[in-house]
Amino acid sequence: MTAAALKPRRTEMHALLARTHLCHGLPESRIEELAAQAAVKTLLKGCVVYSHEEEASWFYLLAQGWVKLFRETLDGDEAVLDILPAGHVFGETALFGNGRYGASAQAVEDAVVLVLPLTALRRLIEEEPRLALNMLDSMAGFRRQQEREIEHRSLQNAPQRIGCFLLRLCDDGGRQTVTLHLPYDKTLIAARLGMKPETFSRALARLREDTGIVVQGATVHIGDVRRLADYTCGACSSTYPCEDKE
Amino acid sequence: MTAAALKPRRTEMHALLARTHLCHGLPESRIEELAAQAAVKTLLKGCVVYSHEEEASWFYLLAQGWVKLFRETLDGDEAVLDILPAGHVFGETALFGNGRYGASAQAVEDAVVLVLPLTALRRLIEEEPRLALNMLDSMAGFRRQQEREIEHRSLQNAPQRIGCFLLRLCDDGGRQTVTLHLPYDKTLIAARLGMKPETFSRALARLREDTGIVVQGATVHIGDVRRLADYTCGACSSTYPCEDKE
DNA sequence: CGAGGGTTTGAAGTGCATCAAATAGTGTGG
DNA sequence: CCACACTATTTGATGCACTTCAAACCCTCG
Repeated sequence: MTAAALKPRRTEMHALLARTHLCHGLPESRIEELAAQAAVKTLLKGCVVYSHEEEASWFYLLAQGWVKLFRETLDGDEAVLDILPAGHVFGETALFGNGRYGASAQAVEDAVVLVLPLTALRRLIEEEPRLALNMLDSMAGFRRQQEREIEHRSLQNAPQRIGCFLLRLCDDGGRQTVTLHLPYDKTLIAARLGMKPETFSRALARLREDTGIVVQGATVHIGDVRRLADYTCGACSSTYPCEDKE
Repeated sequence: MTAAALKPRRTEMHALLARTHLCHGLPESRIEELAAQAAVKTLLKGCVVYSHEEEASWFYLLAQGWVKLFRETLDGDEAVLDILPAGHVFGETALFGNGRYGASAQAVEDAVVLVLPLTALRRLIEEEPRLALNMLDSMAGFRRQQEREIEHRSLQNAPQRIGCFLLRLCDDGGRQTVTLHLPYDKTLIAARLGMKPETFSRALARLREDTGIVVQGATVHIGDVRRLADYTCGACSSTYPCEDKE
């Protein structure tokens, strides 16, 4: 499934690492040290990076593409926990607890990742207090995001969940009007929001009627962001613009 | 709402702190240091410890009783994130991110807490690497638990969620037969599981029929743990006995 | 052009919520 | 120890939201 590793280019990897929250404020030499142990891997669409409960040895930095985090039940259902954009570090949580991955990770389209040994991370945490703080900070961020996630799945209905998803996509200025592209399949968005594709389709139609947004394939034009926010955020504890996501 | 602070007894507080995961492996002197800054507070049932988005100055160790973590929407709905038993530390996550609490906390019955300054925790984290590691460890545990929570709310139906809740209550030996007491109100359990009291009642009745458990008020007798697990855990990614909760 | 996946639409079913009312349980004051 | 007030829990009837199953449509790509 996994394509051959490309010849790593040290400076590129260094640059990627330096941009992560994890490495923020770390001495160059430390980042260099990590980069030296990194391998670049190209993942084809559908490729499973690791599986839930698998013994963990590596963690990853997503350089390109999208990766889905999910869990599968015995019955064969699947719960999508999150879909990560480029720049995200994942799998690092396995360093704690029982040393196994807490979910499965799969490329939802062709992707490029940096593969890094967890042992290197462990050493760095112990030697570089700054890194431990960074990690605490990002873990806290994850925790907040998950709290939001639980709230959303409990209290928002399908059209609101979609609206919320759209609003998070236009998180830039305070513009009245935004045109954006859905980042991936509608089917995948549906899964990300915990609903079936059919429900997504109908809920989006509903949202169109109720908030005046215009949908053309993967292009969404929001004429009145405020109106969408009013419709959406009533069932949520935070109002638009919501706190920045991790 | 809050009852008067009791005269703090240093040794008791020390003992409570020492038992937490947070302080595990910490030098006695450090624990002593924390204990010196702690205050004991009695909370009456219903008392709000802190509110979501409130500027955070304190974190807490629950010595007695139960505390509910929740978020409220503009519409007045509430999502219960968790209900903490005695021994738990809470509010400490506010040390990271924007310095505000990520949820509201409320005593669901009369409770006793240790109140501790977040500044003390911050200093300790910076000076005592072991504490940073403990915190990372417990944060990672929370993250896992929340992942499970998201999965449960997405994939389990009402009777299964209740079954899962019961199974987590009898997590001791591998006994065939268990009799247990519900730790708090059925209404509260319902909220904790993301359902209405009426639904809880009906779902419990359903569970009784389907798995042969016997319910007498707050007493639940599980004749065949295996049978309950079979019924419940099909819609979950982990089978009984599930991983220990944080 | 045709195959195949993504998306939409329709019809019917299921599960949980809601509203309303009955019942059980608990603590209080007499 | 009883009656009352109040809350927790159960039960019934009904509605809405999401799912399921099925089929049509649409779009892209070989």
